[in-house]
Amino acid sequence: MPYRTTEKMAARKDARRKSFLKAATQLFGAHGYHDTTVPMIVAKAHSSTGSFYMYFRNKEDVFAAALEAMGERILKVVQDAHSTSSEPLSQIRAAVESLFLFLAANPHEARIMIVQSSGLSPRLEQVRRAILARHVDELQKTMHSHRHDFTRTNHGIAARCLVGAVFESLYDWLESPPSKRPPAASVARLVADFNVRALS
Amino acid sequence: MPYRTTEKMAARKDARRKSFLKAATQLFGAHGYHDTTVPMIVAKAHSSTGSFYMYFRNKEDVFAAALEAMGERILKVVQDAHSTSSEPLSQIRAAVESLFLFLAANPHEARIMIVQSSGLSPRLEQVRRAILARHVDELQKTMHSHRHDFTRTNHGIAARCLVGAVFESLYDWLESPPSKRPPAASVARLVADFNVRALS
Amino acid sequence: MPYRTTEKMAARKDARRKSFLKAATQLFGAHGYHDTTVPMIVAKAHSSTGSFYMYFRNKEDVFAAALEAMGERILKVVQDAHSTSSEPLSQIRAAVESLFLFLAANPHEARIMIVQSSGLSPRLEQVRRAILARHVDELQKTMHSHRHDFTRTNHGIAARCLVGAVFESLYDWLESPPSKRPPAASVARLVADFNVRALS
Amino acid sequence: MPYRTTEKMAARKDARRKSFLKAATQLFGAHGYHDTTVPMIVAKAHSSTGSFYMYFRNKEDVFAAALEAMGERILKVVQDAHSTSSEPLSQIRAAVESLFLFLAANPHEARIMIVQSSGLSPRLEQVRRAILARHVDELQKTMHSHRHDFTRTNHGIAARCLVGAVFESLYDWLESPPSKRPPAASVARLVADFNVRALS
DNA sequence: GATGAATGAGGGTTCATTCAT
DNA sequence: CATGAATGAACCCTCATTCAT
Repeated sequence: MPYRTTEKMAARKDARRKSFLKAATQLFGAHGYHDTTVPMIVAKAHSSTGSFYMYFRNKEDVFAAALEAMGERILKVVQDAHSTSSEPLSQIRAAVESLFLFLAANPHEARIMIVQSSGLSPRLEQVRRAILARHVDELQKTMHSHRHDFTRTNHGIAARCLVGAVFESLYDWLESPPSKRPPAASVARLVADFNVRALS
Repeated sequence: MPYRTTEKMAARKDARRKSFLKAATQLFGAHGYHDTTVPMIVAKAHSSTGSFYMYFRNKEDVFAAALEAMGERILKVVQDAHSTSSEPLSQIRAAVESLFLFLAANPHEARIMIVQSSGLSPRLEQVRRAILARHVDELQKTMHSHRHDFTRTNHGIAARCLVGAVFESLYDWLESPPSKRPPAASVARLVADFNVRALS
Repeated sequence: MPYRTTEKMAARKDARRKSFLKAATQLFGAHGYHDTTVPMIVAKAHSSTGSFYMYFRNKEDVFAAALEAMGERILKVVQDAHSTSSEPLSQIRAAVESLFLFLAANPHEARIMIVQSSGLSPRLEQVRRAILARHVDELQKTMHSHRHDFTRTNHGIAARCLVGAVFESLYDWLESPPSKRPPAASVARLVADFNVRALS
Repeated sequence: MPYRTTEKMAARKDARRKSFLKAATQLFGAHGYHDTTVPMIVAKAHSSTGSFYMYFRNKEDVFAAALEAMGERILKVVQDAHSTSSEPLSQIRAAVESLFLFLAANPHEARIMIVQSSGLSPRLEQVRRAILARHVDELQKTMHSHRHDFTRTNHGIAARCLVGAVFESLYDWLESPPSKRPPAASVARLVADFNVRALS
């Protein structure tokens, strides 16, 4: 009699896991990897240490999961923006602007992706690389299928530069006191300008 | 037997401090801030914990000092490159290429600057900001004094994008296995191309 | 639909309990008390934590049960051997040899009895004592009823020495790499020799 | 100027280490390996956790050190007793009696040696084996050099039986309530009788 | 000035046990 | 009856920093 209610339980489990992820994302985003402790995450998720370790193998594991979740989200954002146009440069412009705006609107997630994900363990480095690689691939594909529109440059390196440009300008924007910085939308446009120019 | 504070002693002090800084730079570059311990630095510098705390207020302090030292060095590298030409775009191209090549040749320092310096304490964040700000200022000055040569864009943001592009592509290059990556010089040129194009 | 407590169910219960005991014996024998976890036992018995606690009050309880079960078995082995002869020294020789051989053939059980059962909780210590006491009693009875055949020694202490001699030599044999140790049968004989000599 | 007073400091260090060892021995002897915690040892030694880990790599390490120290002591006791006679059987009798009496007088150490040292980590098992091996070797040497005095038996196994007999009878004696047990000296003699008889 | 032994708060993690389903 | 998710106390251990020598 292997008990019933598997649906309900599965839903609960999923909810619990998500609640840990959410708490972890906020804390990692706000304090960084090393200054966020498992007890802090547990407290914010209104759960217990033991429970935490049922859902994640260890602290590194939550971070990786948060990073991956966020990777999925920004990939989707970028792809959606991409498909609003059929003209390659417009596609890239839209993608860059959306990425910037999305991250500006979700600063915790942004900080995890941009500031916290480097220099940690090899495994986390690997997760970061995988996320970036997907963006770089997308870009390369776009550039390659319209290759006459683009400078004859190494597309891989160009893509990497673009990502760096977006992240660094976003980082600067996030660090600036909200009262003194221009609206995200206008910065996003300028950043898109920069990159589109570099590619054409 | 009251000593006089001889020059010799002052020189010794300075040498000791430098030896700490060198050890710290290598270790921070190789293992990151959190995985480098004060005992590790002390051992590599052939000194003692007590001595360490005579030269630096705490661990954060060495990191800041190492970061600043490195900031000075790359600023000098960039300025030297800058002055080899009088034509603004050539200046910027030279600066970007030199920066890339210098950091590629000094991976420990590069890693400190690029990967390790974000997401730590506010104070370190501040040091990083200060270093970048000087580069951004230089760039802005160049662009401003030849403003008819440049796109009518926000020079601050362009400069930030440029820095991000250099760092991210360098990061990628540093992470790639040495056997599989193109020579630093050719990547440096492509990165310079990207940024020069973006600015013109 | 009120169930009746059928025989089938009772049999099931018993089977389940035995399956826990078997799993526990193997694991305790292989890893020791502290390095065996309840989840491990539960997994090996293809059951669940909750079920486990229906059959045993706690972890110590399974260990005690396993120890007792094993105590019964070796007592039987020893008694059977004992009854193959009517001559006291032969009885004891047979008992020692059988005990050695039985434990050598069941190393998990042997390890539980010999290595794991001391130094744990008072209760487990008590169970071990009870098992040994029965062997000691048997021996004492044999010696007493043929008291003219034995040295005028304290039979209790002699019995204890005998048990210690068997266990320690067995322990040594179990720890030796199987490829380098003599066959169990020949060691068993030597051990029996030693003890028989000591008693005559 | 690599500071003076190295002697005084070294003495202090040694004293501190010994104090940890003493505390650990008592606690391990009284509660066993697993139920003794590092905080307990630290408290009993009037020191601090950090200090503890300056002298021992980990908990297993203190246990091994305590075991080894005790191994040295009992070896010395046995050797001293051994040398009080030149006749092999008397030597062995003296050795067994002294060993029993020494351990009976130092119950904490005895318990570590007898009850606690098995079934723990491979490393500790190894230490225990090494200690026993030295005793077994001594015995074997004695028996071998007077081989005509001894039964034609495997001396290695006989030695192991002897050790087992001593330990198990001692264990039983230690467990018995002090008010109900015979004096150590008389038990020691009976145990010696048993073993000497077994060897002659 | 220089040393390194000493400190102890606080980290990540495990696991016996319970109880809602 | 059976299940396994949830709990949280308690473990071992690290390391930045201090201070007697």
